[in-house]
Amino acid sequence: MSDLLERLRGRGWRLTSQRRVVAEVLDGDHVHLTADEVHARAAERLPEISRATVYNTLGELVILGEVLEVSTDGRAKRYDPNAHHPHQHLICSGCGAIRDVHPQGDPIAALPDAERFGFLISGAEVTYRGLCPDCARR
Amino acid sequence: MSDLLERLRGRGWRLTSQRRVVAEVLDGDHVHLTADEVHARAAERLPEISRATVYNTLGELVILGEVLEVSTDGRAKRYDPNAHHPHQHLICSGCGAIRDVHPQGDPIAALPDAERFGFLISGAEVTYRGLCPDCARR
DNA sequence: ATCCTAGCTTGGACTCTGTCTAAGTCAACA
DNA sequence: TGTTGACTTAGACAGAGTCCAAGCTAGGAT
Repeated sequence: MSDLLERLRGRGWRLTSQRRVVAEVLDGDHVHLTADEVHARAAERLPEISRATVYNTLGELVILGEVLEVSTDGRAKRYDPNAHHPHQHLICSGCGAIRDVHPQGDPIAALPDAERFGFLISGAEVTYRGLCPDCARR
Repeated sequence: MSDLLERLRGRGWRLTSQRRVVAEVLDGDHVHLTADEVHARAAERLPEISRATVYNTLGELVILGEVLEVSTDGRAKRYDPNAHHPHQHLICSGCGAIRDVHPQGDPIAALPDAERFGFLISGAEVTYRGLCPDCARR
């Protein structure tokens, strides 16, 4: 994680305690937290941190390419710190659990030129949906 | 469209003027409207229709599998009446325009067993992102 | 043809995410 | 150590969607 903080400082980031805490929260496990969850965990270490700062910091991390934003559905966006290893997501329709997955092949290559309508394509996200073992059992 | 209304009636749907109007709006062109846009168009024909009813009806159509919900990103969900022809979406990062696209191959087949974590997989959505010709020019 | 009633609709209040703003604070350079 | 512009804060605000109690109505029952 100090890697991340170093990288950010190298890019002119002012290193405040708030930003450090947010970065540390995301560095934890390989989770997919919502902004509010990040705020809650950050507040355990820095009780006076504000929601606005968490949103600002997450937005900056996304722009810097250090964190990915995952829009699961109508709910809150989730933030994925695993930004340097390309992957897709598998989401449980029952409980909302998310796992990183690595399908074979490149989805962009699967889109014929005739289907691109002149767009300059920059990326493709694949979202697999299904029931996790726990939810399937019920 | 009367097809759709017939199918719905066959499933025990009570056919009200509100539901008919919402279904007709979606049947129009092959568009991807937001709930508010559906409401606006429905209100042209049935001025007293409420937002709540539009949301209810759209939700029911989604559950019945007659309409797809497209969660683009942080914005409002869009409703896609083209539910009976499998396809994916290409979204312009600039203006939000959406096109239906048909990539080759089956994304589900691209996910190895070892990457399924015991999930019962029910579907996969692919979202291509890029700039449409208009936005790329600017 | 009319009656009944479960199911549908309504408007408005409410919730949830996320953004904005003005005022105060502070990291980092000089 | 002082300065300054970038950062943070609380709270107001906004957009999308949900919920609820009260009233209405489609369509089967009579």
